[in-house]
Amino acid sequence: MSGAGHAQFRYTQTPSKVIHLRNLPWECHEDELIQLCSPFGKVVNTKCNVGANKNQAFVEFAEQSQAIAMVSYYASSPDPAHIRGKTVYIQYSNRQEIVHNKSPGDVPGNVLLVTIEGVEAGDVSIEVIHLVFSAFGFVHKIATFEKAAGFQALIQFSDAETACTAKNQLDGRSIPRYLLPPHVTSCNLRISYSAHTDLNIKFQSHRSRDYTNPYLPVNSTAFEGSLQPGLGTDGKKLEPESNVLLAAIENMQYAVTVDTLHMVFSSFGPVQKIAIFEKNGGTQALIQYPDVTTATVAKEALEGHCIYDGGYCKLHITYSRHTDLNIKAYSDRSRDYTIPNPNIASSQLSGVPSASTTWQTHLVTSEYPNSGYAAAGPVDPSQEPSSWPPGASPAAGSIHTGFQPDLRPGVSSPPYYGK
DNA sequence: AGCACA
Repeated sequence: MSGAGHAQFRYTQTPSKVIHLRNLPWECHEDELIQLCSPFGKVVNTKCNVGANKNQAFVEFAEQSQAIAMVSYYASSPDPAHIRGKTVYIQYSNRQEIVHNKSPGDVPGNVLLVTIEGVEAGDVSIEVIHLVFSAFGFVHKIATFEKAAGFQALIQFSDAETACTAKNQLDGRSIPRYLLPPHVTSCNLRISYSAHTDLNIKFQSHRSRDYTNPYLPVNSTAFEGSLQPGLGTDGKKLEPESNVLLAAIENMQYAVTVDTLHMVFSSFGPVQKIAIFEKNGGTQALIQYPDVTTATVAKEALEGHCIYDGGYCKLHITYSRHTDLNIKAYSDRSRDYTIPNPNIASSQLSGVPSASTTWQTHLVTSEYPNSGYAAAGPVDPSQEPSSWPPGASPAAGSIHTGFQPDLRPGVSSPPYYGK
């Protein structure tokens, strides 16, 4: 009998909680498979459109007994299973579970591929990208490029966990509007994993950065005029780059202390020294970084932005001619963070009024609803200071935190100094 | 009508 042969075949099949279905109708949908199989048990996974003709599929049950029930039922049933009128043949799969082919972009890694939708390459600076992604951990390297998909960036983190956190928080969201040029209303981030593990950045430029190596040569020709005022070809006065920034604070409706400036400028790297002084009836400050690269990053990110929302305490930043500030005494107008001083540290802890330090997190929270984004920077102080040049500020734990809690005047303070 | 990797 021919039936005996079939029976023989069936009995030699190793049972599996996965069943193989064939002779399915064209582009059979998962719903149709579930409808067919769920009377026998709980379907936990499917894989459709399998095989050369895309007319096969796999269904995985929660329990092998459920698969056995289904195979047994149709083995002895006078009317076969059918979908859309086609007879469906069912047997155990020769595998014990369904494994989905992950597309490369779904395989986690420490490097993210970010597509910034709806912008020109010039609309989003690498500094802004750095600022946004630094909220989740130390960003090692960034490379940007333009592809058919649009403006893209590769962001390298220390590990896949950090990258995953950033991806989960930022995928599908938009960069805060105040970090974008006025004509850009929104720019959604599409984030997948890159197959890269270590980007090969050859020089610091307007399209690539290596934050682990501040001494990497700067490719001046790779900078465009708008990003490098010192190298502009428009005849503007040359302004040599420096590791010390001169910040003029305009419309200073609220007090700006060294603590305020330290918090704001520490987002880009360790701040070594700060000095505040009056000049020409306005307030200015000198902020010293260990290297020019960090200063450049800070300058590009902060220029023209306001410490407080509403246009208050607007920063106008240029390079100072100084390279090493001579800070004589600790005060509310000057600070040398390269000199460890426990007394100062404790007086900071108790002496900083809640309204003294700020960044614009209230804007961030409106752009990233429910994300916990502003507070999301899981800073691991043990992780990164070694990457920065020696002599980093004692407050190095606050570096590369990106956005920090907003302590606008009158807004109560999260325990930023509390550790 | 007969087992998923690229």
